[in-house]
Amino acid sequence: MLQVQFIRDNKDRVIRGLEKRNFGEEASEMVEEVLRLDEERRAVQTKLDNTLASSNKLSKEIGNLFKSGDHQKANELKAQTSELKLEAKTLGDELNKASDALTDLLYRIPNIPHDTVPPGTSDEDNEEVFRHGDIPQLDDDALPHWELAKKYDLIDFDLGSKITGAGFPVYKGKGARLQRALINYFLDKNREAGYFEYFLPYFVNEASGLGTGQLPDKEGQMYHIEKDDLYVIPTGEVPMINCYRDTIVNEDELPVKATTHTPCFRREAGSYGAHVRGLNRLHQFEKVEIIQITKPENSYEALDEMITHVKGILNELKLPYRILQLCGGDLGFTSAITFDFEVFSTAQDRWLEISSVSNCEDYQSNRLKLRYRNSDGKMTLCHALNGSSLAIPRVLAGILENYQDKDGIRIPEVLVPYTGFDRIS
RNA sequence: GGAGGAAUGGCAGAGUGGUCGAAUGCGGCGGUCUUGAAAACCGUUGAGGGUCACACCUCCGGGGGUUCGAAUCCCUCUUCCUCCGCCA
Repeated sequence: MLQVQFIRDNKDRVIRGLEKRNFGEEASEMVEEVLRLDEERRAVQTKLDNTLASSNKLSKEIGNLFKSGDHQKANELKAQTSELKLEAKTLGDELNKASDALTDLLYRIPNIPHDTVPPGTSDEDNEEVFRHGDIPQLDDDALPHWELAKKYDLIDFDLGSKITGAGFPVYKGKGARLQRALINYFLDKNREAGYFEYFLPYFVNEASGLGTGQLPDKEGQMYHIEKDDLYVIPTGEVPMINCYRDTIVNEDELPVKATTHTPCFRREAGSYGAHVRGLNRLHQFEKVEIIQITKPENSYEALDEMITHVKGILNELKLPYRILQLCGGDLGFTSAITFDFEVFSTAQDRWLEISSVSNCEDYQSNRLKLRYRNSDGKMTLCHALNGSSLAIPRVLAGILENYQDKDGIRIPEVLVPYTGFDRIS
């Protein structure tokens, strides 16, 4: 969430930011309400503090009186404290009410978009900023990946439906091995680039969901295990960044660079139609994630580094891709700036999102209480960045479709050491 | 699942009703000494709220309670350790 102090100091900027996210009239209403609640909270806090101060002072006197044996005087003072206690109770309730209301509101205010974020209301308004790779000329009878998966018995969607439900595919034989190869290849690339590898829990508690911003905003998108009150992770980012919740990192540990492979579980309520066919949209899919935690002044450099890193992997895989900068309307809740990578799915004749690299600046860190002490000795919120490197199923789909020929599918050269085969036929 | 024990500052570890935001040691930072470093010695060193700055307030795993007053007593939850059972 945004820092109240920041909103106080940058009221207009916050309102403009929310307007870029198409909040309209609500933008200034929300900001005004934050300022009002904050003022209320501080006023009540001051009153409460004064009451407690009086009460503390009295208690100390009473203690001294008992010690000196003046019980009568002590009992007189005791009588006075009950009134203060009552007052403190009332003020305490008031304070909780005000600060809860403030927190609830702050949770509903998304991050402020970076100045370069283009205006817009939907993914149609995202701006292409980079494109690389040739789109292969395929035969007329080229197949979409779900047909290829069936033809070569790589992925069985029906079997997944039988044992679990739609959106839970079963990978088989060379399909399973190709997926495993991609995971290992991505992890190795990340590790070589300095990312520290984690293997993490797939369930997180409520505090973690709040920390990274899935809660309360996207509650309906996560699977929730009610009996144990645990959430099934929608991305490895959630457990990985939450390793750093309530942490003060040493300045010389920054930047933190970390990577992990996890399955991701998403309810995807409301999805339908051709866009969810095959591997395009799943309830369970594998992803390799990278994060960085940096000093504020270095986070945009880190963002560039992450983008360059993902580009490097796609170049090696020789897949045609483009990079989009997300517009205000399509930007994630916690993100200040996001670049989506899309691979061209030749047989479907459409672009598939395979990575999303974001700088959350200090929005997440504020919820997480992720700080470091800067060189002036001042406690400062870190900046947090995350990106996919990469989402497996759509890369897999891209490989199947782009690398198909008349009687099989070639395996990209860099993957052959990982798959142990160079062709599916 | 059953029986016990424990949770305190970056770490270790004292503290069983007031003078405790908390001894002591280590670590960190600053200084003295030294050509420099080490050692030794001196000083300093938790977080949040609040304030122009102070004052002041909150925090000893989380929540609730008793009391004029709680790190300390009670209830509850969580986590960790030991033993038993079960188990990949």
